[in-house]
Amino acid sequence: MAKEIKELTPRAENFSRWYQDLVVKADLAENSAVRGCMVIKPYGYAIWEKMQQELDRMFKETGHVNAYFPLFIPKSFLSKEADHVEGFAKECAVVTHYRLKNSPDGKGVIVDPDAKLEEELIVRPTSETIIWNTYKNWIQSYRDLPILCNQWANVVRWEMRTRLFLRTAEFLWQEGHTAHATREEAEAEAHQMLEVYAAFAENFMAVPVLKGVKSASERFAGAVETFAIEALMQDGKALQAGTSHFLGQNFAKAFDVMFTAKNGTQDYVWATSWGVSTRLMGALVMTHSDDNGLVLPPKLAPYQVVIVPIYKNEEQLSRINEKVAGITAKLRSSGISVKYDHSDNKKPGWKFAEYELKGVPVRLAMGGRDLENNTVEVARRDTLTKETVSCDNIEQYVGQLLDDIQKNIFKKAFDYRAANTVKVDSYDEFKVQIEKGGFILAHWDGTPETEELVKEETKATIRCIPLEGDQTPGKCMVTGKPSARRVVFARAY
RNA sequence: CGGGGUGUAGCGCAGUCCGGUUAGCGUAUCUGCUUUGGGAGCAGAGGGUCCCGGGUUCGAAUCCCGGUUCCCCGACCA
Repeated sequence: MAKEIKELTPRAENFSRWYQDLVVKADLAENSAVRGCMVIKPYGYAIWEKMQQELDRMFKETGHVNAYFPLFIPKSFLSKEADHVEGFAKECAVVTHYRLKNSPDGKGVIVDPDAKLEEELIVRPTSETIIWNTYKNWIQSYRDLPILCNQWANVVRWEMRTRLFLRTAEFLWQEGHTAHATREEAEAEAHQMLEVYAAFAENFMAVPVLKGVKSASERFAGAVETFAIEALMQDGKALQAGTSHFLGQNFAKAFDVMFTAKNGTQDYVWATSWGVSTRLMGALVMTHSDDNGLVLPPKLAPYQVVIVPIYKNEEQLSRINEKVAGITAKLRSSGISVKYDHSDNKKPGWKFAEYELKGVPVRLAMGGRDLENNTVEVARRDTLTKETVSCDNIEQYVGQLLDDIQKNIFKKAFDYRAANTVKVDSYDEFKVQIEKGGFILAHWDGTPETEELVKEETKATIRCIPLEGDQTPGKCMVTGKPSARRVVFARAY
């Protein structure tokens, strides 16, 4: 466990407690068939719930609705889109039987050979196929379009090597699946959702991201174009934090989904899909954590403020309780979430350290001195500084402080990324630079061969072709052939 | 599936080379007293299939044979 923690937060040494408050590897069986599943513990899940809540609101503001589709997908569905099956076939869990029976030798149970399924079921690795099989029945005319559905679900991908949060065998995510009458509308949808993801990452997670297009080799299986947001972690490696795909008419053709247009002609439906997963939790941890533990952005913290009483006896505690009740009420009425930890089985110092490990943005400490002076000690997690302020207007002070912390940790991450993004013009220079980590902006001739060569020799991949920024053409750093613009290279998770 | 490492208390580990008390340390847990403005101190207690199976030996965590787990690197990976 210690090793995994170090991987997630490379600068930290002693994180097992706080990390285990978020997630642990599932302890399922001696046999290795289930390796790579995770248990998200209550505190970790509370962070995920905050993320879900904000994302869901953003989806609804952009006109989407939630639905739910089956976990099991008939094997034949998966093979209907050629690229799609090729992309996922190697990591699918397959259900072959539907019943157990008592073992003849009296020990435990065995799979009943008589209960073999006529057609095997795949546990969804993603839901394009089962959803488009459903959409076929929902769409006849242009009046049925667009369909703008999202689903919150779990998916299974049987990865050869897993990593908590970043690549687990089973993970939680949302997947949006939309159907449109025109190419333009579908493309606009894919772009819009990329913007939603970028806004969520930057405004809520305080994680700066690059928006871009994926190269052909990194494209989603079955997509015409894949857009992604890419973030830079503290160890210099890149993390793909969310994707939005323009699927063209590929799935409509595979599942024969046609609609009648206004002018009476028949055409295939245009599609998009887009998703983010519990991988975002990994991004959050790896972007902001420091040697004292997790640092949470105030907008996603399960509680934004923790209050710790410091007392010598019961009488003093009850006076502090009374004072804190007033502060808590004021904070809550300003929309600030508060936890008052007056448990008497932990000492104040222990609590201070504990809530720093948990990343709570602001801590208030109230003791005898403060009772005398009508003050409270305010400590901020991002800078680890503290000061004593008056209890009057505490809600305004803390509200402002939470905003400052949100901005400050974004700025810190943004500055880190800026300091670790370089332009490189020669392949030799590239090979030196890639060892230092970070984003490298370099010219590329646009061919998969060059991309593959660079990956082979340096383990760096093209993270994206940015949608924004410098658009100046140049010459490929490897082949010298013309390049339309610089692309982003990095080593990635 | 190839290369390397590993398995001992809830967690983290030492001991293994060179066999020999009742298998130990840190932490966590429990009890008592004292403490409480940065992870408290002292005293005591509980907790073990030393990965599994076989072998050698008076005696095995330790040596031998076989199996196996997990981790790392590679292959794989919207």
